[in-house]
Amino acid sequence: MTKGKTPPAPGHVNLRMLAEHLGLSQTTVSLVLNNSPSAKSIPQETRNRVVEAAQRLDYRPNYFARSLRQSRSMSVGVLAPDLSEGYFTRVMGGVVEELTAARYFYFTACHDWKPELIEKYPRMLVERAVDGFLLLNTSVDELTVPVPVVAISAHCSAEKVTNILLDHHQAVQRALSHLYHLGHRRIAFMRGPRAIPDSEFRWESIQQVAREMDLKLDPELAIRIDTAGWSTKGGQHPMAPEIGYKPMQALLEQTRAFTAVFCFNDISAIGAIRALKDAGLSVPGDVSVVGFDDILSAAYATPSLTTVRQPLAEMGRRGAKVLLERIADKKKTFPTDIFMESELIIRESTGPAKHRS
Amino acid sequence: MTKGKTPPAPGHVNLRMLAEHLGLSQTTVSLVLNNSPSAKSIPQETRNRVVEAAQRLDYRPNYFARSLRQSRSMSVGVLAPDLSEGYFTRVMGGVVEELTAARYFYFTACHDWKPELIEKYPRMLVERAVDGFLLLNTSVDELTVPVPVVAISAHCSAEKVTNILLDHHQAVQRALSHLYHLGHRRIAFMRGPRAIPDSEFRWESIQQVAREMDLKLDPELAIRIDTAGWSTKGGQHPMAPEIGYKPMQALLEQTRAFTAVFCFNDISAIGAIRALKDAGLSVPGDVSVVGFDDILSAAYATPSLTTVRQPLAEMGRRGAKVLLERIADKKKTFPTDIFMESELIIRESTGPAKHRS
DNA sequence: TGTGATTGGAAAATCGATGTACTGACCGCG
DNA sequence: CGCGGTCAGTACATCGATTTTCCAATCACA
Repeated sequence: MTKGKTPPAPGHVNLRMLAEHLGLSQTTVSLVLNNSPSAKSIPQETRNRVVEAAQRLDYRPNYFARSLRQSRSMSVGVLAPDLSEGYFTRVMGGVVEELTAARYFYFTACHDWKPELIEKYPRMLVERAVDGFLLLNTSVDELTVPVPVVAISAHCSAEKVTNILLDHHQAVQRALSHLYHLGHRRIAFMRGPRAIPDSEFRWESIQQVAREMDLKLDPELAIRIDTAGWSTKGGQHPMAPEIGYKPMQALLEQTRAFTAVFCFNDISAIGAIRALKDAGLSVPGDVSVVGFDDILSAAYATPSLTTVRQPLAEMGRRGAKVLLERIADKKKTFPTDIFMESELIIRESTGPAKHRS
Repeated sequence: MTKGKTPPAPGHVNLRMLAEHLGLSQTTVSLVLNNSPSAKSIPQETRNRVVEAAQRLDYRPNYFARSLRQSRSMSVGVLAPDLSEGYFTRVMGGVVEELTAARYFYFTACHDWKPELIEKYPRMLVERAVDGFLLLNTSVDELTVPVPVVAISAHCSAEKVTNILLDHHQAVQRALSHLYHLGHRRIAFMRGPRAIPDSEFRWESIQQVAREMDLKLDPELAIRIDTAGWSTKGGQHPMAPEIGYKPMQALLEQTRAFTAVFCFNDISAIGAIRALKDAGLSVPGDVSVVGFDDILSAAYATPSLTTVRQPLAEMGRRGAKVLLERIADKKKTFPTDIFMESELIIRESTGPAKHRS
């Protein structure tokens, strides 16, 4: 049916065939269909004929030929750690909205935190002539690509890069003062994996805010999610609740002298809650738990999760929008950093600090 | 830096430049670099020179030019309802593995269950010359695309389509006999949304297995997830636990005369558990809950979820593999349906049926 | 009756890689 | 000496759309 055997029938109508059919030159047809300014001398009647014929014969310009000529692909590359539950999904919701509106598609590449893939994928995508890059949650020291880049939740100091960042200071402040007002003074902190750029931003903000609030940070209560050696491929997913379960379990073996824990994200918070319960502690009775992100299941966890909501979709939208603008106008200057505000969602997992006996 | 202004410097080395640099013709260089059989008369020494120079000058064939010539894009289109937590993510894990190994990339298009998008996206992707389609969870009546298609968790009767399907009969049998052996006789069923192809397969299997097991299906206990009017864009996600919360809540207002519920998926099971708890019932004390899929958080829900594990990654891998084979050899015949086996994961959310007073 | 602008359109040169169909040169052999 | 056969490569025609340059009429105006 769609074999494309003989030259006269390449499975589809091309410009030459359309032009022949109309008794016009390819030039004219192309000019009309692209509404090119240099076609202003072409009378309306001819235009109509062309457009009508194109429609009737279902003419579709060949994507490769067009892209070859114009050297742009109408697609961008998205570089992300993984297709993680929670983060990727939400950000991409916003990204897709913006890209689709501009008739752009995107290639996704998951580097799984492997340095060699973080090297390789950008190159491969450049070969596919993407018009720009979107970096999710991924820091790249020196990304030498010939196209614009927007980094979401990461920081690239390179030129031609716009960073979309959460205002971590404000986010942490909201979370900690919530706990503070509930009477919590001994708070455990779960730091994110080293690979994730936000881990460091967050931790710095925590230290700073703690100073400002005159809250003591006990190093013993600072635990860290360690995903070293984990891999999506191996069946074990780096973003399973287990990432929070293990460190919390380890902490509980050391000490129970804390009344709250501020987790790196909701997934790990769910794991942490599980660990607390398994250790015979009640949430929020004995320990209050604060998550981060506000993933969809946060509201349906037991207990439902108090968490800092990142405007992930909005960050995606904004990032995609800036990227498209950068693509459209390569010389204009763009802001280096764009900060987004978070929101504290208070649910069941936090409560008044238990007066310790 | 990478401006690409003057003809002699289009930002990158192309075949002509490379050939000139070598004092050879483009033909020769191309033949050597592609290891073409018609280059067998070219001496090893010349080959070495070519390869070395290509490497040194960092020559990369232009993707569009090459694709235009060979009319294949080395990319496939993935059509999915959404980037849902749980399903999409897991399947794509397997898909990506297979595609990457074959140097393929993919475009993702989310149709959000909108019929017009299910129409439009395949066309748009065909225009982008994808070499094949992967349909996730999406039924398309008459997909008239000129390339091979593989449908995962859906059924397309069209020619040129291979379906990757879960063996629902076996899956349901495992789940129901587990409940049956625990003494459950009055079991509620949560049917999936109409839009999802699996909903119907599953329900038919349930009816059949129930007959085989001599288990009565009370129509009053068959509830349905209704996502009509929901949309990712509106901020409300069709795959939030809420989809399970609401129908369960509604059921509980009608009757409590059941000791177990078999949910359509884990997300809705988590919502259902929440509804049961909110109604003062304990899980699994009063009601046992069985989910479906085994998403990552299933093990960390409270209580952890007994569920039917779909081999989602494996289904993705298998689907991608078949698609690539179909692309490579368009004339060979391929199986129409491939069935995959599930596994019952028993956790805390199921227990012995309570002897009803 | 030129002169110059406008109208309506076409020829041909890209974009860059691929690969078929050739062309010389040289060698061996009868 | 002449014929076929390797060797080592090259010229050139694709793939299909875009776009610059050009051309021939026609019309307005002086």
